[in-house]
Formats: sequence, structure tokens, C-alpha cells
Amino acid sequence: MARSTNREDHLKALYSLGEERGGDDAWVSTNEMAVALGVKAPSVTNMVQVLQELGWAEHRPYRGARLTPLGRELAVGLVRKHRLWETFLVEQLGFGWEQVHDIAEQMEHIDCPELVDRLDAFLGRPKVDPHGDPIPDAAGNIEDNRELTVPLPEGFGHPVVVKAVLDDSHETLSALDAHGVSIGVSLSPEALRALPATLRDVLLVSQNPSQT
Amino acid sequence: MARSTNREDHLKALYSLGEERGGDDAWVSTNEMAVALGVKAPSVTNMVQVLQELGWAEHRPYRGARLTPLGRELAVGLVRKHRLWETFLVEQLGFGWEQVHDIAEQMEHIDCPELVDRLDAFLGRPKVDPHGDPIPDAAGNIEDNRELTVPLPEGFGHPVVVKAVLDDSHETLSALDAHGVSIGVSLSPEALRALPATLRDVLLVSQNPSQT
DNA sequence: GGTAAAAATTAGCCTTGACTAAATTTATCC
DNA sequence: GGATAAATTTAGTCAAGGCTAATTTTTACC
Repeated sequence: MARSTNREDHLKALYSLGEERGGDDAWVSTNEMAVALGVKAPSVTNMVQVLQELGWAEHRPYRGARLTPLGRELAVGLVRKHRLWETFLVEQLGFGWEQVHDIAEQMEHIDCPELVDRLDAFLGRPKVDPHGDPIPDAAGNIEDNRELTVPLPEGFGHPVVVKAVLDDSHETLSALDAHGVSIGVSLSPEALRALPATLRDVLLVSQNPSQT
Repeated sequence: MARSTNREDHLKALYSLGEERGGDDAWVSTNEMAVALGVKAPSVTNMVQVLQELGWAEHRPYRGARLTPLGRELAVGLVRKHRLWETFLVEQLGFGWEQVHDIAEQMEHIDCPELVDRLDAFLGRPKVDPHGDPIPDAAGNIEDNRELTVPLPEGFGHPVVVKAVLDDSHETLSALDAHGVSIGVSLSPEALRALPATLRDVLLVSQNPSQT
């Protein structure tokens, strides 16, 4: 049993949903994974059992699955590749930030550690991807400065700087783009009020424009 | 029935072997394809029949397979992607020319026409890849200037310029590299004589250093 | 031109990873 | 605390794509 696109997709879904649940030891239900992956629940049960045999995850029947340390390490590697390729696509090839998720979804499965490191160096070892999400370093460390930001200041009394977008869907990103919103852009109180609430709600911002 | 890494690999093998046979209407035996792909002959027979159902190839039992015009078009698109990625890996990321074939083998399956065009533009619409092989343009036209070159001038009386390498294996390319040979390098008669005959035999050269 | 060797295909089986339907476990509600 | 609903797993099936063994076709040699 070895690497495979399918296993990697399940591993990543387990990682992402576990992060949302907010803890390394959180159990993720097979149903949630099925919805995230666009397959049916029994297929996930099968794959989760395979991940367990690989030592990537632990499966507690009728409770859910969670990653082992090894599984987490591999998942972070996938996230790193995904975000580096997204950065490449936007910064070097000029893609819009709403276009790159699906392409990176394919590129993250390319298996070549040296490629990842060279790409990282080529891009100048970026800390965040085009959506403001942190890029794990080669050791798997994630420096998540989004914690320093706030979901939305009440009242919109001061200008804010956009630090990250929580929803990377094509739809949301296109809509934000139409409003001139991207990472690093400063938004005035008026601009904030002009944004539909659904779009405001996916933004993470900092209140101090000088803050990196 | 749709795109798949497997089908694409078989399509490319059929294309490459057909080109070697030197004609669009050349039949390629399933056995040759099996050797090239590292699988057994019956598997190839299966896949060739699938390619036929897709309209990509024609299968004449006990005779072999050959591409349809559609199949050729798709195969050329794969070759284009492969050689563009190889160029990217060498010129932008600094890989050695002997390292890039296997990586490009994975990257050529990424499905996004806009990505190919943007990559092509990013690289400056290169005509040849790091091994001197021509890169098909977006319309599928292949400008093969290697025909202007010669396999090896008899006697080595004059300096020559390396235009292409016929064997892209890691082994051969590393050996050539150790002798300081790469595309565009000028080789003196002495340098040619110093090369092992097996390495000389994979070179295509031009005798006029000013010739592009 | 018939026979033996080589090549290719067919037949039958295996693994991966999906699915539906049925059974089981957990959760909820009175 | 027991009945029902919801979630999950198990059972059984299917398609893709690989393999080995057996058959068929082609080729080559007297």
C-alpha cells in the first residue's frame, strides 16, 4: 500500500475537518468527510480503514476518525504543496485568486520533495498563499498570524486591512474581487458598509495598517 | 469514459512509438507498447480497445494500433505539456536536465488549458525543451529543426554544436553532463573523440555554430 | 505448402475504490 | 428507561485496469 491520489484526498479532508473542529484529538465523522469529498459514507468508511492500516489515521467505529502524528505530518505536506502552487499560479502566472484552488488540487499530488523545496525557494519562501492562508514550512510548522486578526470590528469605525479570506470558493472570491477586495487591501468604513454581509463575514482583518 | 492518467499514458506511448516508426499510418504492436509502459501485453490490448472506443486510436487485431487524428492531437497536447514543464523545471527552478523527465511525467497530466498557455507565455514561448526536443505550439504544430542537424559528422574534423539528445534517460543525461555536454554547447573534434561512442551516438549536432 | 515458433488475443481472476441496500449502533424524546 | 430516528458500518455489486494461463493468429523455415 502506497501513496495514491485517493488516499491523499481523504487524508486532507480528515485534516481540514479536524482543524475546523479545532483540535488534534477531535474525531471527524465519516459522513462529514463524505460530504466534503463528494462521495457516499460507506466509501469513506472503507478508505478510513485503509488509512488506519497505513498508520495515517485512527478509526473508532460509530465515532469517527482522527489523524495519527504521521498522518498529520503528511497532510501538512499536502497543504504546503497546495498553497505553494496556488502562490505560484497567482504571482508568477497571473491567475486570479478564484481560479487557482482547483488547479492546485491537482498539483498538490505531484510527488517530488525536491520540487517542493525548489518551488518554495523560487517563490521567496512565502508565508501566506493568495487567500491569506499560512504556508507550512518544510519542517511542517505553521505560523498562523490570522490569530492576530479579528473576524470583524463592530461598527466599522476605522479602516482595516484584509489579512485572509475564510471561504476559498470560486463564487465568494469572484464576488470579493468585484468589490476590489484582496489580501493586503485597506478597506474604509464606507467600503466595509458597502460589502454584502455574507462577504464581510468571510474576511479576517487587522486594524493596524502597519501590521504585517 | 473520460480523461485518465492511464489512458493518457497509453496514448503517449502509442504516439511516441509511432513517431519512431516514422509515420502517421504506422502500426505499433501492443507488445512494444507493453515494454514501453512497463506492463504486460494483455493489459495493453485492453487499453488499446478502450482508446478505440474513445475514438483516439484504431486497433487491428494481431497487427497493432495507430492513432486517429483526434488521438494524435491529444497526444501532441501531452507532449507539449511535458516539454513545457521540463523547460520550467530546468530554466526556472534550476533542476538538472537528467532530473526532469520523471517529474514532468506527472505534471503533464494536469488538466487545465489556460495553465498550459500561461506557462508557455511565462517561459517566453520556447521552441525546444532542455533536451533539444521541439515543443509543439498551441495549435499542435511541431517545428522540428532537428532535421537540419546530423547524427554525427564522420571524422570529427570540425567543431559542432549540440542541438539535441535522442536518449532522455537519467543515466545518459548524467553521463553527458559529466562530460560537460548540454544543448547549445560547442564540441571540438578532440572533445568528440573523448566521448564514449555510446554517448556520441545519442547526439544530434549542427556543424555551423551560427545556426540556430 | 505444412509445421514450429513467435506474437497477440481471449478467458478468468485480483485489487482499488466507488455504489446501494440492509443491518447495527448511538442518540433523542417522551 | 424504552421506542424511534439518525448516523454508521457491513454486505454485496460494479467498473477500471492490472495479471497469468490458455488459445488463436501470424510468421518463418524446410
